[in-house]
Amino acid sequence: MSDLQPRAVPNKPTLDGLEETWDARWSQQGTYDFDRTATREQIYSIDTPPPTVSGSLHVGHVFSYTHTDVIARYQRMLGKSVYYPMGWDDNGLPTERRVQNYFGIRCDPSLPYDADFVPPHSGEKTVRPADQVPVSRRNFVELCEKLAEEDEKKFEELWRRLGVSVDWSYTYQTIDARAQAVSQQAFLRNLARGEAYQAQAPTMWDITFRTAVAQAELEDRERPGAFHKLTFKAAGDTPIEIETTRPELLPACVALVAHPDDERYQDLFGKTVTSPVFGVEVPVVAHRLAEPDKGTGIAMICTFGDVTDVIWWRELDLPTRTVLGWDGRFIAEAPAGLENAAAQEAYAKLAGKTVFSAREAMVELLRESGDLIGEPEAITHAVKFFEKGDRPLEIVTTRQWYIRNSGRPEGAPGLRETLLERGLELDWHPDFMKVRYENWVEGLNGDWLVSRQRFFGVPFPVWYRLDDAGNPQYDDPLVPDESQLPIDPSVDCPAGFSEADRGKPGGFIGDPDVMDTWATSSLTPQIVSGWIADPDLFERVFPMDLRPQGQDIIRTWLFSTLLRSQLEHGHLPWKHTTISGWMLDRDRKKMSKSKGNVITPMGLVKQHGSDAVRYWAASARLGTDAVFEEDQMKIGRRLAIKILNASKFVLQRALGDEITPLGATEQVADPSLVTNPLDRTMLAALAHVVDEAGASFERYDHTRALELTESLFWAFCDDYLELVKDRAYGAEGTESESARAALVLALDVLLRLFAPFLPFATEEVWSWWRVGSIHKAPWPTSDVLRAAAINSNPAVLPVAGAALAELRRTKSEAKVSMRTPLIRAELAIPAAQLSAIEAIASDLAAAGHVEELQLVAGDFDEPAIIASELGEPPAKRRRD
RNA sequence: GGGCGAUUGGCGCAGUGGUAGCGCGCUUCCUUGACACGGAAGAGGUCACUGGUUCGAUCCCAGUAUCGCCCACCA
Repeated sequence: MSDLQPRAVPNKPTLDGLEETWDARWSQQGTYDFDRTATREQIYSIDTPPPTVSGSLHVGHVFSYTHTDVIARYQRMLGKSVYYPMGWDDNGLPTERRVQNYFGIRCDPSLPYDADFVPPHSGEKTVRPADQVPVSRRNFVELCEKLAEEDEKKFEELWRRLGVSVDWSYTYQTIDARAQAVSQQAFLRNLARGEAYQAQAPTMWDITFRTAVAQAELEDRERPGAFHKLTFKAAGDTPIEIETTRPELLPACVALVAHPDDERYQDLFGKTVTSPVFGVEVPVVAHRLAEPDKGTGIAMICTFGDVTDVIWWRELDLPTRTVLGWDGRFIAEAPAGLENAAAQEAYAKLAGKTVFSAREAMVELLRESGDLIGEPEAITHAVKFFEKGDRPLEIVTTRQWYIRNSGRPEGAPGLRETLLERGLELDWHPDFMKVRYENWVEGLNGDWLVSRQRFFGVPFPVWYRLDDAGNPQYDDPLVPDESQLPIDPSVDCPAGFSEADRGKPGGFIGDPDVMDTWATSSLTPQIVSGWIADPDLFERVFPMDLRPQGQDIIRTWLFSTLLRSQLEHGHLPWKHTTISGWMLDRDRKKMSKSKGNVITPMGLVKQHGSDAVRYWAASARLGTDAVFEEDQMKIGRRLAIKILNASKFVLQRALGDEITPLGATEQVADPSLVTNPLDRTMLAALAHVVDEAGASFERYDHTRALELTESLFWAFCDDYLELVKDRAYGAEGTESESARAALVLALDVLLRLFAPFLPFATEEVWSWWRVGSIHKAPWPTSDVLRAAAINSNPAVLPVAGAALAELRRTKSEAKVSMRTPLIRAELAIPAAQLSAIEAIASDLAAAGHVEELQLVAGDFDEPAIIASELGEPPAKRRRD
């Protein structure tokens, strides 16, 4: 249909089907296309969170993406060219794990690529590791990409249906070539500046995934454990009792430790004691972190049982006795120091065992030797887990890549202070969320471990020379030229070498590791902004305006993005950040897949309609947890339907049955026609809402804007429309002209105020009488309304509404229809408002079907009915 | 152990230094030229507790309790 053809308001407006209709039309008309010729000041750019595509679609997604979309739509109506791209996080462990189950495969990097490989099956099911078919890294990555692509389609379908106004020609994946190139480039620059470095060090290690994990990915879980009391022997066979929850680490014991001030152990400091079963001599040392009131006050230091062990080991310069391998099992060889026969024999009983069975075996050994005192005492204690893992982390010494993050301040002087300052510069919505960032930065105790021993991820773009004995020269990595990126060091060769040199003495090897998923995600602003690849775009959109994200990833995504931007550019990556709260179910539990309380968003959207679901999401304030409420969606739906019906009334009355569409900025009515005091009052109230809603949006308080608009809209429908109906139906005449002008002026503004929240219903109504999309129409200003509302008395509308309610109450209490005439009614009106109400008495009488209305001054704050006389109820009429 | 947030009618939430608001639900009623995917009227709260500041506190301050979350070197 051409834009300028005459149109009619539908007889029976409906919300059904609006999503498909308008998504298609917006897409076809490029309504949300980003205009990249706009200058930086005319652009609003959003660093959209890339959803994890291997994760399930979740109501929480709908919730937070709606918040951002509401902001995007507001900014677009302000005239900004909104840069609203969409990314997909398909990088890393979640995808890998899902692919293993989905296709029944696992990655074995030693295998060659098989171009004709067909996975054993496709579909959701859990496959035991033993039944997974091993495939090459390249096959594995190809299947990861294939599955991610399917998942992305489902997300896009939901976002479109929900009316998320992204420009779909700007998308990225966290594993695509661009993201890889940016990740590698940023890493190489970190390396060149000394911000990235390698170290061989004890590392938190997940034995299931066989990879290192970072501080930010740790979480504590309460687990059952047991205190085992055992005895070491001091000189003269004096028993020294210690308590431990990890008896199996006894062969890894390198010292005992007590607090330097602990009276009980003063004599032992500097001396040695002998371990039970293994008979190994270890020193007794003093350290402030040993707590006198824990256990017996003296503890075993093992390499490594927990993070404190690492601190002691490092600060006290103790030797290393490694017992745990990368697979979480005890290694075959007893560690150095256990050379005596008894130790060898005992260790042999642990070798090859998992931590769990080694613990049982160790307890048995201690029982036999008589060094276990009493029975183990069951306790519950916090144990560190990888947030995505389900077995406790171990600490294993490995070579890893790190990026300085101020966790070791001596390696990056001033960085921590700078990061804290940046945190203060950022505009947080809500503000109190910034405290979480500050706590995190202040609590950092190690640099960022970015390497992962996995397959599906961005490889480290470095190679190592092999010396004549075939040993890698880690200290002097070979790097590619930036123009070659992205590279895969397991496929590509460094300059001056050929594939034949790979793995040969005198040749080279590629770094086998991939980057932590956050090492890529921390660069989303650079990835979407075209850093390096598209300097023109970068200039226009970076630093970006907004980073919306969840509160749970402040320490990871927000922090790491801010860090990378600081290291690379020396300033913030964005001006604002909006933090969404949790999605809770009715029992106040966080909704999550594992709890089985997840509701599929597409089902909701189809059942209630997108505007309804958006309304529910938009009524929750940023940073505040929201309870999942389907009732709230019903209210949203009712509001959207109300908008259709009220608009139908206004347009038919004001513009007639055949409408010549008006331009988006065209004057919809002559403000000077508005002469009636009630009409002026209503427009004045609306003008106030326009100002307040705009101010609320500027504060990123979209909820307030919605509340104000909604509340006025209901008063508009319930009271104002009823009061002016008679005049709106009237023939020619200034009173009728005034009503019609006011109605259409109000509708024009109300629709635009609702447009960010209810894009479908408002666009539908807009299409009945306007040219173009409401979503490209200007955000309303109050000046036209104020011009029309001159000399208005703000009290008129509420008092008139209250007076109308009194008339209705008379009928309601008499249990008669509202159409029943009142032959006579006498209303007491607050004296101050009397003259104002007298001026609109005819509207009041008409709306209340009062034949003889008398208004008198009363002493109450509210209008009150003094006397009334009901007429005969009207004859019932059949609906057709 | 440290920190952040919350505590308002049955439920979900606003709000303000001066007689408590909204929606749902509930009760009663009404098919009226926008709307039964509707409408009207009504009942329902000593604003967690204890102190303090103030002429006056639901609001400001201090403390307590409960809930949620984050952080912490948890033998």
